[in-house]
Amino acid sequence: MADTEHQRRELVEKIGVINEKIGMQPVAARVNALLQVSNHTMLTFDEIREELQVSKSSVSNAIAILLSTGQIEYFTKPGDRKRYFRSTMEKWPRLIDKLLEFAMNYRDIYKQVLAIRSDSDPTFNQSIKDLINFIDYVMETVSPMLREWTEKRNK
Amino acid sequence: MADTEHQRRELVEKIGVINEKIGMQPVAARVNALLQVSNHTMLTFDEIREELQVSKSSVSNAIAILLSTGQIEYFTKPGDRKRYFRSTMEKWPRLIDKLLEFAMNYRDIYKQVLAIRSDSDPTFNQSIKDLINFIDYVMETVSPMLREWTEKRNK
DNA sequence: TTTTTAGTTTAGTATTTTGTAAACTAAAAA
DNA sequence: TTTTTAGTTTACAAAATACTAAACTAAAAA
Repeated sequence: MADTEHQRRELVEKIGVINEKIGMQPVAARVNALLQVSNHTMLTFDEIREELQVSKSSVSNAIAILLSTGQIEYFTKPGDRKRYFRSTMEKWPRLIDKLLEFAMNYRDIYKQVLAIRSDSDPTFNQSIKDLINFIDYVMETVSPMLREWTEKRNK
Repeated sequence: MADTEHQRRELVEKIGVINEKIGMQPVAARVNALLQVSNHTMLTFDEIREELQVSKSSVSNAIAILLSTGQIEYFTKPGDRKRYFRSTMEKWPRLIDKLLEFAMNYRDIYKQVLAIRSDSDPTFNQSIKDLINFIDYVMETVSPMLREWTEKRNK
C-alpha cells in the first residue's frame, strides 16, 4: 500500500477529465476531484496548490468558481488565517436536480420544435413526441425518488 | 404566420446553444439543430450552408462529425449527385443510452474513490455510497423503461 | 508600526478552438 | 475529352481559454 498516493493522483486525473467533459475548467475540475479523493477532507489553498502543482492564480480562480457554483465550501479555525476547503459532495442531490432541470429545458425546446414543424413528416414528429413523453416519464419517476432520498438523509 | 421563418431561426440558435453545452462544436450544433427544426426533413449541403451562412469547409467538417457520431445520415437520389442529409432524431434512445453509460462511468469512478478513501470522514463516505446507490437505482428503473420504449417502436 | 500571511488582481503569453478562402479531387455530365 | 458539380483538404487567421509571474491588498501578528 505504499503507492496508494500514486493511485490517488491517477484518480484525481480521471475525475478531472470527466469533470472537464461536463464543462468544468481544467484546474477547477482537478481541485474538485482532489477534494473528493483526499483523505484530508479539508485542504488549504497551499495544500491544493502544492498537490496540483499549479500557480496561485489558478487555484484562486478555480476556488472562486467552485465556491460560486456551490461545489465546495470552506471553514475557518479560530486563530488561523487560512481557509479550509471542502467538497460539498454530500449535496449531490442538488447536482441531480440541475441535471433534471437541464432535461426539462430539452423537453421544452422540443415542444417548441413540435409546434413549429409542419406535418410533412409524421414519423419524425412522432419520435419527437416520444422523446418528450419519455422525459416526462423519467421526471415523474426520478424526481420523487430524489426527494425521498433527500428527506431520508435530512432526518 | 409570415415570420415563422424567423422563429425557426431562433429555435435553431437555441438548440445550437444547448447542443454546445453538451460539448458539440458550434457549427455542428447548428447543423444538427437545423435538421431537427426544418420542415424539409432532408437538406443538401448547399441548403445547409446557405441557411447557416457559413463556409463550405465548416459545413463539410460539421457533417463529418455528425455522420461519425450517428446524429445525422444521408440519402442519395438516382441521377442526382447531391447527398440529402437528415437528422436521426428517431434514434434518440441511443442518445439516452450514451447518457446512461456516462452515469455508469461516474458510478464506477466513485466506487474507486470509496475504495481509496480512509474512514476518516464516515459521513462523507456514506454520501458517496448514497450517490452510487442512487445511480444504480436510476439505472434499474430507466434502463428497462428505455428498452420497452424501443421495442414498442420497433414492432 | 512594520512585517507576514493568505490570498486576489493584473498584464501578458501559450495553447486550443473555430472558422475561412482557396486549392484540390473524384465522379458525372456534356 | 473537357467541364461541371459536390464536396474535401490545406494553410492560415482570429478569437477564446487557460495559465503564469509578479504586483498588489487587507487583516493579523510581531
